[in-house]
Amino acid sequence: MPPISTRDHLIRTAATLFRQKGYSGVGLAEILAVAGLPKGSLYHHFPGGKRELAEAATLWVGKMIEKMVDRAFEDATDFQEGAIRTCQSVERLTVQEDQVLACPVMSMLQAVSQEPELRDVARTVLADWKSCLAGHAARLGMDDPDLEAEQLLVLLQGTWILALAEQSGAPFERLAERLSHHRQA
Amino acid sequence: MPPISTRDHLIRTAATLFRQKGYSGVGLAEILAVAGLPKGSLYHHFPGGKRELAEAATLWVGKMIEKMVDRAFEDATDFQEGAIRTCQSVERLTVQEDQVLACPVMSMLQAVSQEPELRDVARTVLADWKSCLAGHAARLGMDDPDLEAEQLLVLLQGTWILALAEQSGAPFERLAERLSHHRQA
Amino acid sequence: MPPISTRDHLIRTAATLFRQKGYSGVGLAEILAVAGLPKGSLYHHFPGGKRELAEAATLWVGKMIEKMVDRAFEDATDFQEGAIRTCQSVERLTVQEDQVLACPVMSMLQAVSQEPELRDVARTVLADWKSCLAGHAARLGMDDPDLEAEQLLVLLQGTWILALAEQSGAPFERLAERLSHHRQA
Amino acid sequence: MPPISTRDHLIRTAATLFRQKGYSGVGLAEILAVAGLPKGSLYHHFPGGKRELAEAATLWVGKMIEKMVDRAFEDATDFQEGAIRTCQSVERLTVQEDQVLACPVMSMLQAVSQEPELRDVARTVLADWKSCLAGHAARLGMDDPDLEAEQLLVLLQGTWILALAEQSGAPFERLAERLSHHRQA
DNA sequence: AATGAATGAGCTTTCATTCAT
DNA sequence: AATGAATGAAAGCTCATTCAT
Repeated sequence: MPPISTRDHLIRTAATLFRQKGYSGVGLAEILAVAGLPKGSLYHHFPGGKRELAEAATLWVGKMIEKMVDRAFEDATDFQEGAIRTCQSVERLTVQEDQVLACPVMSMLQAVSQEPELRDVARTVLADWKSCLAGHAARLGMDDPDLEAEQLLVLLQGTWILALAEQSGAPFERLAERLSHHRQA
Repeated sequence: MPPISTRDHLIRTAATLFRQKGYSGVGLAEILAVAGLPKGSLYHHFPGGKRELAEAATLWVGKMIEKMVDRAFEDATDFQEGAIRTCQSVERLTVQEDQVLACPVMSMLQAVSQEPELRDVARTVLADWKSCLAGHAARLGMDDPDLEAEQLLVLLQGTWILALAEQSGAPFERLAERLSHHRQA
Repeated sequence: MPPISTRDHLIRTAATLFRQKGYSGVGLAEILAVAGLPKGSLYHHFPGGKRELAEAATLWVGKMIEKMVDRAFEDATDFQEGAIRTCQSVERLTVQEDQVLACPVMSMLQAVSQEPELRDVARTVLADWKSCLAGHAARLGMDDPDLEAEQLLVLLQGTWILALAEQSGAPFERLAERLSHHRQA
Repeated sequence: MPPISTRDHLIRTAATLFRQKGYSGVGLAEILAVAGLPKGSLYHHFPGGKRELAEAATLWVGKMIEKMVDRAFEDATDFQEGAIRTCQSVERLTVQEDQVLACPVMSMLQAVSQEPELRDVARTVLADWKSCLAGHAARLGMDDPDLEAEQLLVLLQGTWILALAEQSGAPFERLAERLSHHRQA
């Protein structure tokens, strides 16, 4: 495995910081400092500057979560089981040692008024997640896969906000529990 | 009805701008310019500066939405009916002529890393909404009012994010429809 | 006489620096440092930033030179005498202790590709100078005042460039001498 | 005729850009981009960096104009005729399709405070032009060739500035006309 | 209570240059 | 000879806040 490139290093560092503080709340100086890179090294890899970096970071997290959803649904025997596992995975990925990271989509949506292109990235990531979920719903025999996908997406996003406010994974656990009751019923 | 005070004018202007652009995305100069107030006039009404203004603005929108929820549940004969009406009201309040405003709680949560006190306001508003919903759920005979309240809150918040990404009220309408089906079932 | 305002102080400092180093060759930090003003104090007086400051500085020097031309022509009995005195005045004003300052119009013209509005200021100043000279030419009985004005303007500008290259007022003195011979002829 | 070398290509591209935007107004990145050359390829041809490139570009334009002057005087029967033709040639060379290029000497003079060596190039080019003009003046029987040369140089430089401000070749045409009247008189 | 000026830290971005390959 | 990456200083500008009046 090759050592991660400067570009990837920047993307990962930025991704976390944007989720912690929002797009406008993070300065490039901070990103570079956390990444341990010198000030001038950003515009070689991201000529579009902060916006291009944010786009790359958001897409990167988006793909990461999408893979995680695929893994959660891998061995599921029905959609509800996959939904519960997804919920648990999102919690695991989101609740870090001492803080809860926001959904990257949410962070970008707040910055749209300053960088209109960021809305497209947010939309792309949401659409990818939805079609990923819809695929699993279809495969597992749900009547209306798109409806199921959107419903789960909404639940996860809403729960994410509660988790952010409470600074705890508990809302995700409560959602998982509600989904379990639903399944048994 | 007396003309609204300078203080209230500031609060309302700031509330909309923070929901449009996020806490870090709006400068005090912009708020004062939009409000048509002179540069130095903020710190008389809000000695705590930007943070205190944001707190007041968030609480003000929080209360406004809470009253709106009460009105939505006023004549409801069951919780689902109130939920559907709430959903429609949030859509009406959020989808402006040419844009969709974010939930004020979401805007504040993104700024917490810079202004830790803002998390308390976000938590307060969420708690108020939840207990308001739980009150209606209890009054309308639901088994577990708190669970119903959290569930609806999660659905609304998640839908809000989809509406923000799509820049349309359609997600709220789809949620209302899903809630209707649920009710009939 | 009141002490010069911060705004005027900035204008005078900037005017000299722009003539020394050109528009792109001077930084705002340098202007403020030379003026002894703190970094943030510029945008109150010049919300348009560097460009607005350059415009004000250019117009200020333009007016100063125009007054000087009027003084040079005040007691002149014919146009050639006024022209010679103007030439001497421009030299006196341009050749400082240890350097020759450029014509402010020339400094702005080089920056037009970056700040297109600066061309208008340059044109305005040139037009003012020309009509000022034409007025004196008409008053002193020249046949074609506009032609005389443009001819003198061209001679002064061209001489200015030679003086700049030589770092000396000698080209102005040679021009004055040529104008004298012309007069006697 | 061999294809122009990379070095010459750089010189020509830089010459035009410096005349358009001034020395400080052009970045090396822009020069290389316009020339279609890779980022690192400049310091092989010009170890002295931007300054050395500017020197070469200025000298190159200087020589080009000098040859043009020689051509203008080639078949002239008196100095005034050559002067008029020179004036027309400078106009043709300076007024491009959609813009007027500055005299390279003027562009360099504005950068002297940052790169003192550039004054020498400006002086060299001016001296070459002057002795070129003086040679023709002597050959064509003028009494004081140096005086005639400087006078014409001054007129051309001054006219150049007016043309730059007006963004038109008209000042050159008016100069040519004035020179014609002079000749007939 | 009200206000225009002032303030310096911070912002994103561009700069000319150097270096390893 | 050639080149993409790296580099940190400096660019113009905005920031939330303080102050004198």
